[in-house]
Amino acid sequence: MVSNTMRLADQISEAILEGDFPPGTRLDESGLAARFGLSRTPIREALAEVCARGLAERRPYRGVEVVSPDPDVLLDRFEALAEIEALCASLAAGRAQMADLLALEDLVHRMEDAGPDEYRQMNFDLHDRICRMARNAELARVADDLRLRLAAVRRAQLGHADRRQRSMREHRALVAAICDRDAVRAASLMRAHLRAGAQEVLSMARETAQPASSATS
Amino acid sequence: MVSNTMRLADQISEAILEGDFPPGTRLDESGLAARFGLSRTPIREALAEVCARGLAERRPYRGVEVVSPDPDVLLDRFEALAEIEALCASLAAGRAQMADLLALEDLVHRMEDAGPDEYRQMNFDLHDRICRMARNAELARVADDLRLRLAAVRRAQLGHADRRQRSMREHRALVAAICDRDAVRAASLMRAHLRAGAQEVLSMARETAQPASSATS
DNA sequence: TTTCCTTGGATTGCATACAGCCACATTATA
DNA sequence: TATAATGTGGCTGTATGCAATCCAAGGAAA
Repeated sequence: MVSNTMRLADQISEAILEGDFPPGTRLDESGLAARFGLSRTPIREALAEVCARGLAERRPYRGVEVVSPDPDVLLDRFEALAEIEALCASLAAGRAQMADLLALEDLVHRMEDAGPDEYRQMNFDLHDRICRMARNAELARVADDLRLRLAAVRRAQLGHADRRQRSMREHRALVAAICDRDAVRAASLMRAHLRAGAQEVLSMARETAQPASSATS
Repeated sequence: MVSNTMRLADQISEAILEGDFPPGTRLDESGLAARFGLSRTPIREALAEVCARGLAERRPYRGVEVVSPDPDVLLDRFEALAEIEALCASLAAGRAQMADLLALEDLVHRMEDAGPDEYRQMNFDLHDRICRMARNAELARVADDLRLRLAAVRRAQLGHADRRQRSMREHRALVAAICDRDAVRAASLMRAHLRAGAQEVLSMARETAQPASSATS
């Protein structure tokens, strides 16, 4: 049911997100073909999919290049995700079924004592679950798309115990608002939660980037 | 700057939207290759792009098929677009610059006496402009993506003088709200405007589809 | 008559070969 | 020495051939 091209695209995407191909890297077809033991043709198709996902860009006759995160684009992307997830939270508060709410509360509870990797997965699951509770497959898809496009910079965020403490408080408040069917509070909390996370990521990215730049562009 | 594959994908996409390839049509590579005077390879890449745009789907070893509009998916899609454009309108009310507002008012004014084709283009331009006035490239991109995915069913909507009258009233009120910097009113009006349009499209689609269906699924 | 298997045709998926374009290096000139 | 012209290597874009897979038609068995 899932094509070979998609599997290949997943592997290449994962390699990009894992930092195996840093931003700006040229993904030459021959090299990847050798690496995967295939010919250029399936690699080419997988690269097209990777480009469609926004993780790389193809310049005609110049190959595909892993995208460099432009701060302006990242800012817009974080804001867009925050607003859309806030919208989903708002809708979820009105539409979620009882079983969903119980599962959500259970998940937040289990997140308390989870290892870093587990926590990361559970955090993703929490947000995805809320988006799906809005009962709108398109909004969930859009949110998922934005999350993928932000995944590369978000990977650097992990760890940070104090951030996690704060994040958990926000999660609890957010889930409580949804369970109370309070749409506007849920939206507001979700927006604030994601804005805080974005702030964190961007400030980290800023200090790990060039410390002193006087670029004119 | 724009690749050959993209141009091909545009042509095929346009053919789909124009009704040249009705939903369910199998787009076989050899046929299209002959039609465009090319080999299968570039056609294949263009079809991958068309699939990425959501206009068709590829089933492994079974070719690509023009997607049939599932009513549930369409409903979600219209709602998602309405909510996201409402969000854009809300942001636009707060962020638009003076020149934007003047251009918007001018556009609405010029729409009064425009031919059907012009009106269609101007309507698209109006919504796109408002989304870009939100000063968030990602939200504009997402809205544009949803509009493309809805384009096929929306094409059938054109004409309908009464709908246009009503639509114009809504446009004027919406633009006025944005110019007044009234974010909540702008969002509310945009949401209502798109919901009305969606209602129109879906009811039309429903009556042109099978009139009496007793499908169990 | 119905069901299952087989088999043929057609189409997709992949490999390989060739053509076109770009980037870098070398060389010639001011 | 700096700059412009040019040639070369390597990569991408396209064409074509072959293998793998699916679908439908036809025949055999119950």
